[in-house]
This record gives sequence, C-alpha cells and structure tokens, in this order.
Amino acid sequence: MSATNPPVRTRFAPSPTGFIHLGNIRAALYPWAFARHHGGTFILRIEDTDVERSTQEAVQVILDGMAWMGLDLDEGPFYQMQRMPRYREVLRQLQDSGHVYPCYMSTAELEALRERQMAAGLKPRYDGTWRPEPGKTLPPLPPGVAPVLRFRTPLAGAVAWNDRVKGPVEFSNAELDDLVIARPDGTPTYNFCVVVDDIDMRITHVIRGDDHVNNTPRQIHIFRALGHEPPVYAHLPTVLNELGEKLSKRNGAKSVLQYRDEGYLADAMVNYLARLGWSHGDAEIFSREQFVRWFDLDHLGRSAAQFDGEKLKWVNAHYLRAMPPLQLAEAVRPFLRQLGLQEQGVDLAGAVALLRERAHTLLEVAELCGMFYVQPRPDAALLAQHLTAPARSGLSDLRTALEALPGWDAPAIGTAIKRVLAAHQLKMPQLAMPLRLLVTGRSQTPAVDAVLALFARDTVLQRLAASAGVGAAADVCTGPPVAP
RNA sequence: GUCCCCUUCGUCUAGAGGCCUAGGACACCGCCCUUUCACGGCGAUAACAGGGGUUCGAAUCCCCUAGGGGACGCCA
Repeated sequence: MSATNPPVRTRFAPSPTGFIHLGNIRAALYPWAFARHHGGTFILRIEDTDVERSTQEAVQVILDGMAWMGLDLDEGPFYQMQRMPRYREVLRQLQDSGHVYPCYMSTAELEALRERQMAAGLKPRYDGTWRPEPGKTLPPLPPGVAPVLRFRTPLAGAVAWNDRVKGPVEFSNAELDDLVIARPDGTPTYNFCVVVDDIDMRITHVIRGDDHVNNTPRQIHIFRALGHEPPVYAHLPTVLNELGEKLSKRNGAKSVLQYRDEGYLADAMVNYLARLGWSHGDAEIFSREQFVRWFDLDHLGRSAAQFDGEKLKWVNAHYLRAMPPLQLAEAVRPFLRQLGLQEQGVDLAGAVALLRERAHTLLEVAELCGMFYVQPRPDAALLAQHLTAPARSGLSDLRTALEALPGWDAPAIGTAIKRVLAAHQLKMPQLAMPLRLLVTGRSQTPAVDAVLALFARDTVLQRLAASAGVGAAADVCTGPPVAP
C-alpha cells in the first residue's frame, strides 16, 4: 500500500427492523476490524428510508448490540431520513445531466409486463417504454399521474469489479434494467441513497453481505454517472443457522443481545464470529487485538458458513477460564440475581474460580453456584445409597476432626479427611459422596476439600451434625431434590 | 424461468501446481488421569461434489454436469 491511498473508511449500514442476529452483527464486525486494522474510520449509517418499518427502538437495538460487542464508532449514526435534502439535490444533478427520466408506467402495467416476460422465460425487467431516445416518440402522457424517476442504464457493454471476496465479477448491461431511483412523491430509493452516502462519507471499502452482489452493478453505474469511481467491494458469504438455513427471525434466529443474556461473553462472541468465515492459519483463540492486527480481506471464506453453537460454547468456556476471578464474579452476579440466588456466606470469587471449569456460560456458572447459596436438600435415594453405616461413623469422626482443625483451608481439610479414611478403612468416594451430599445437597461438585473450605466452618459442622443421629437422615430430606 | 455466486472431514476451516499417503479446531468415540462430575492429556474415525481436460505432476488451472444459495420491487 502506498502512502497515496486515501485513509480507509468503512461503514455498517443496517436498516432498523428491530432485530439484529449473528449474520447482521458479523457484517459490522468485519468492516469494523478492517478500519481498525488500517487505522481508518468506521461509520454507522442507519438506512431508515422505509418509514413503515423503521423505529427508534429498532435503532437502539443495533446500537446496543454493537456496544456489547465492542464495535465502537468513529462517525455516526447517520440517518438517511435526515439526508433527504441532499438526495434531492443530487437527484437534480442527475436530471440535469440527463441520467434520469420520468416513467409513467403504472404498477399494474409493470406487473403485467413482468408476468409476460416470466412466461416467455425471460428475466423480468422494465422495458424502457418511457426512456427517451433520439428520434423516438414517447407515449402520450397519462393525465394526473405522477411519474417515478428511472436511471438510464447503459444498453451495451458490461460492468465489472474485482470483488475482494468473490474475485472478478461481471454483469452484462443487457441484464440490468432502468431502476427506479425516486418514487412519485420524490423520495429516493435504496440504491441511489447508498451511492450518495458512500460518496459523501468517502467510503473506501464496502464490506457487506453478499445479498448485495446484485445491487453492485447498478450502484457502480450511479457512481459513474455522478462522476465518481466506486469503492472497493467485499461481499461476505451468508451465515446459516445450525440446520443450514438462512438466518432469520422466522427461523428462530436469536438476537445478539440474547446471547449476552444467556451468559456469553462479548470477547468470545467476537472471537467465534471472526473465525466463522475468516481464518488466520490454524489460530482458533485470539484476542480482539490480535484479530484486528491480523484481519484482512484476503482470508475471508467464499462460501456460506453454518453457525455451530457447540463451538461457540467451547470458545466461551475458554474465555470464562481466562478471566480473573474477581471480574468473573462481577459478571456472574446478574445471573445469580436472575436465578433468585442470594450471595451469602461463601465468597463468590472463590466459588466461581472453582466452578467455572465445569461451565460454558455465565448462566451455567451461576446455576452451579446454587450449591453454595441454597439450603441443601439432598435426594433421599442418593443419601440412602451413600450414607452407609461405616460412612456415618466416619463422618462423625470427621466432624470432630474438622472442629479441632487449627486452620480452615483445603489442604488441612484434605488431610483430615485422609486420616479418617485410614482410620475407618474407607475409600475416598465412600466418605466424599455422603459428605458433599450433606453439605451441598449435590452429588457432583469440585473436590470436596476445596468445596468445604469455601464454606464457613460452622456451616459445615452444622450440616454434618444434622446427620449424626440414626434418624437424622430423614430430617435432612425435607424437600424435593435439587438438581445435582 | 433468467442472471450472479458457491461446493475440502458432521461443522468451522488450512491449502494460492510438487511441502498433501490433505493439516488444525469443535462435536463424536476410545483410553489415561481422578474424590463424583468436570477439566486436562493421549489416540481413533472422518473430507478435496462428479466427469473430462492441461501438466512430468492438480484439492490447487480450464471446461462440462450435478447440487446449494442469492437476485430479479415505486424493500433495504
């Protein structure tokens, strides 16, 4: 890259429909990363010219999603509805230069035309009835009809670009018709607004979903008519859901914010999404900084990528384990509240540090925390199975030993347990199982000495005391079993 | 129907003519570790859509076929 290249400017240009799924947000991630990589500018533009569907709440959804993912803006959001005067101005330019003409064909007539063309095996397109040509006589003006404005597409030749993802793409102009760029009331249409915006915002690289490939030749023509060269295009392949279908609300696609609410970390999401459709050799786990440093258009995939929730979980679990315990505890707190768990008695940072190895999401960590913040109600059948007579007598001795322990930490507790094991000729599981059942109510926990160490000693002694008597087991089983 | 695009293990992908008897990761399966469950370690199964070329040599280049997707709006 020579120093004469203009600074990189990319944009994310969603229409605010109230929903933003993983495919949408990936279409923001890549242009963001590209701008950051080149020290360029990342712009958000809200394409809200469809007044029927656009709302401010929907814009907020986009903003929230981007904020969560850490996709920070340099400029914008710009709203197309606020740029109407500018569009009208450019429209006049195009009229003055003879690039557009009024068309009075009714929608009913157009419909009929399309049907005839389809029936004849042709591509349906406007036939140029109202396109003025030297020596051509136009039909008589229908009275009282406001015309649309159509763009005069070149008849011959072809339009081509070198797509940074797809490679060279070429469309014959004969395939293109004269598209409507302004409605009867003068409001401009999509393809026109996009070009005016991309020119005004000096966009150098258009990185967008490949559903726009077919719009690109039209947009290039408008660029040229306006005396500008088009930007570099990179059309990203589609993201498919786990069934291989196109992502959509109707297909049950989730909002990006729902992933946040289910306990996924933004860094993990960025990592996973970056890797879905782009690669850097064998790298699977990389930080946001590494991603930005490595990101380029040359290693984007060409074909549609299928979302894989299992891999997302794996990536998320990785980030969970890499987090400092205090920070993790902070992140888990809202989920604790959501589950109605009271953080008390046991240090949360200690708990999550111990539990995160067995969880994939913050929500799962919070659920596991239940073993520390809920009164234990061991399953009666499990208790009966594990609380054998030898175990009972071992536990009784252990209780005494724990009570006498000078310190209260995992190694000391572990030593005490091993002494009891030896004295009673017990195997570890024979004592550890009833022990974790009695203290946590669960049969699956981290190493029992580490778990006990997190509890206050009094709590442990109390819960062990409850099982001391012969009939005590029944006392403990006062409620329905909690999930193991 | 017409045009455009796509096609490597189940999934995400590496791969830019010889480094490929095709590599990594997730998932799956097996073994090990073990205080239950996890984690971790080790290992196994698994793919170049098909057919023709070009070349000494092709996953890589060309052509054809098949399959998939997208577009064809006074939506964006």
